[in-house]
Amino acid sequence: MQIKTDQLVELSEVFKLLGDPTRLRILLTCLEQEMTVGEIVTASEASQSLVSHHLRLLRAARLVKPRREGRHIYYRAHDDHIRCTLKDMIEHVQEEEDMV
Amino acid sequence: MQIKTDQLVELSEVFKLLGDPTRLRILLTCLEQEMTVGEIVTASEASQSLVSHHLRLLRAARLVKPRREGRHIYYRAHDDHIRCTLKDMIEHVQEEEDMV
DNA sequence: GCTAAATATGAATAGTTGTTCATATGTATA
DNA sequence: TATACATATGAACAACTATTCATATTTAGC
Repeated sequence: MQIKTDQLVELSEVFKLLGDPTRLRILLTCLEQEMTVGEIVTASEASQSLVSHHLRLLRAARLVKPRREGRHIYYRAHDDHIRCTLKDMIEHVQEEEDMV
Repeated sequence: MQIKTDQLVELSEVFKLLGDPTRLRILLTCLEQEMTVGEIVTASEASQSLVSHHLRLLRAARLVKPRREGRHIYYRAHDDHIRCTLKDMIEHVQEEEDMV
């Protein structure tokens, strides 16, 4: 498996972002539908400030994208690749659970 | 996307492990063939001690598995799921590169 | 413009993590 | 058993990160 160093670093940065449970939960919350920040706060059970900090990191890495609508900002997973990859991995984790 | 908290934590722990470039490089080095620790040290350009520390974490998370043969210990990615998932993501990163 | 609602930002901090250095353990061969 | 080789471990530390608290910004409606 050959990969250039900068691509490897880029990839590891994405993994690092997914490597925090709170942030992962935030991403999963808006994986398949748009969600306002407030809704994400409620669903993720994290503070408003923390959610906002994490969303900024996810945004910077293009893992989510925002859409403004009046006072609300809707977030959603950035693209299909992210959606598919994460769904696959979750399914895998859940299948393993069955085997135990 | 519904997922139990402990599964989410488990998943984020895997991502966290992949989230360090040195460790990711180590894993990729033994993704498709068995490699001795020494070979991994050379290929990853990290110190013997550091490689060993990282291998321990990867082992504990069942991302790699060791096989002893005399004085050498061969490591390899633990299973096909890990191999496939990582190969897919690397291909994706490399395709994105082409588009820029 | 003023107020309330929704979201973002900055500073501060406690806890974690990657790395190094020195040393230990295990294994083969002489 | 002594020596060399291969790998693992433990302590120590600097750098980083998640979180909180307080405050700022943006927007809508009055």
